[in-house]
Amino acid sequence: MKSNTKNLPKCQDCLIRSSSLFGELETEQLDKARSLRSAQQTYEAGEYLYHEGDVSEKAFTLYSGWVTLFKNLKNGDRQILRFALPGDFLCYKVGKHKVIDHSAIAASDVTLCTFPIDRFKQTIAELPDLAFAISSVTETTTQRCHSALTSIASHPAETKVAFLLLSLYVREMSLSKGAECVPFPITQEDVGDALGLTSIHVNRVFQSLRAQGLIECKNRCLWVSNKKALAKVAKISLPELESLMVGI
Amino acid sequence: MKSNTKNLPKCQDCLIRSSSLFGELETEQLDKARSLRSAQQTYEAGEYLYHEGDVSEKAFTLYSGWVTLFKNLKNGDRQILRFALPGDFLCYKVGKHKVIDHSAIAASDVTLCTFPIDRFKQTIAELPDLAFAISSVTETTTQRCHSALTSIASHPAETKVAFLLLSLYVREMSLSKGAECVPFPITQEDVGDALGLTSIHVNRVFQSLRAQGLIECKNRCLWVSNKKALAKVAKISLPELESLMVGI
DNA sequence: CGGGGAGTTGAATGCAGTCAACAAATGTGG
DNA sequence: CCACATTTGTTGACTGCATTCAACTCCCCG
Repeated sequence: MKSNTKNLPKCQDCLIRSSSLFGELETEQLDKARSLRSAQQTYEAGEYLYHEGDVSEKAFTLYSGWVTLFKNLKNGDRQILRFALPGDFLCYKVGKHKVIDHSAIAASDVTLCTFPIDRFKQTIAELPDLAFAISSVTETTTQRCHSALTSIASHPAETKVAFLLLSLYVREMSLSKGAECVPFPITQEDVGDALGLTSIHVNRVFQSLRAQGLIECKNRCLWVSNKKALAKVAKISLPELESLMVGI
Repeated sequence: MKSNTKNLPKCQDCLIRSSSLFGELETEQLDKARSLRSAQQTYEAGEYLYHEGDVSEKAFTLYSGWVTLFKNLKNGDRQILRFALPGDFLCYKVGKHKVIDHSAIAASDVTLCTFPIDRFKQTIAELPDLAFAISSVTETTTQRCHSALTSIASHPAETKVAFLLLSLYVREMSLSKGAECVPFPITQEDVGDALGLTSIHVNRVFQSLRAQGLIECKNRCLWVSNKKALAKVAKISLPELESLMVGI
């Protein structure tokens, strides 16, 4: 991990601000909020950002790259809770019990903006809108968690895989508009760990989706030529999907 | 639904306050916070509190009874997201997109304290601690969602059912200490809808758990004589389980 | 007493897991 | 730049858990 505390890039010019916590604030409020940030950090793929059981002292806005959030299970498996994408707000915890319930690993090389959590206390007193911005971002995360839960509980593996791929594709696409494919730095085993499937079965589903011409996935990139067709397999309507992307 | 706006019981004396949103506040702060509440409402079992797609205008603290939160699926099934128990804070949503992503039905007769959401804006400006109280409660909910996700994704049905029953039992027990059984107003089909299993298979698992002497379930009540043994089947340690109960 | 919801049982089907081996891609050091 | 090691992806055969369908019982409530 490398940390940079000097000459931090300005939030005003930030390319991903509209999809991040500070995207919820008016530009004139950024002056008060930007002092929250203490550093910009980079992690290499595979590095831990934090561990399950840690006491949270810093929150992060993911600036670039993907982060995998997961819990370790008794039997040695791990359950991936979600993949964080640029704009995501991680590890904010202010309750009395600030022990983090999951771990986070950089799925690719990542850059983060870092916020010491204790600074939020005072800033929120001066800038109540920040509290609502945090609530808003949290609500989106919860909504995604609900979708994940719903998708995982529903039975056919093809549906689950299609839903996950489509969600990630749409979110990435909204960040890098115009590109014909999106970065996809995770493995089939990761997909399995996220959906409660074996990597072997994920592989078979990938092949089936590929055979149907719905996805192409190589060189750590994902192509989806026909979103509507994939949405049909994922058993979700496109408007419904978009509503998951709003807010952040 | 019946609504009572006069002579509301005092928050100071509330029996479930310690496990609710206001349990996060100091008693001297309750004076400022109590004006948030507009009414106490009762719903009969089966009544909707709100529907997926509604715009949220009121938040609720569940005072007594259980509420089922769920999403309707394309194929007519429904996915239960969680069962809300007394003390739970429901339907708070302040983001720009205030459309609720799930529906809520009273699982039993319930009593709720009702809070018009627009009142929060001003109160938080005067009482920043309220913002942290809300965050704290939200964090607990998210943590439970993570546990649910993890439990549902892990494979054997017996584990999932045991985990759900144990969680509900422990939470209810912490509310009604001393009792030898807890209210259990939901059906086996509800359990199935929560875990992504058929009611038939849930039934078989119930029988197996009963045969092992781990649970007893009749007259809308649940007995768990040996928490530790059930926790073993649920593949969770008791300390781990308790940590899910903290905060609210 | 009759009806409907909830729970129970059995048999047959099928989706996804397991095990084992191999192929392809990626990364590392000599 | 090649040789080797490791990770990731692919294939096949076999097993088993959970679903499906259908019938039946129990119990509560009007």
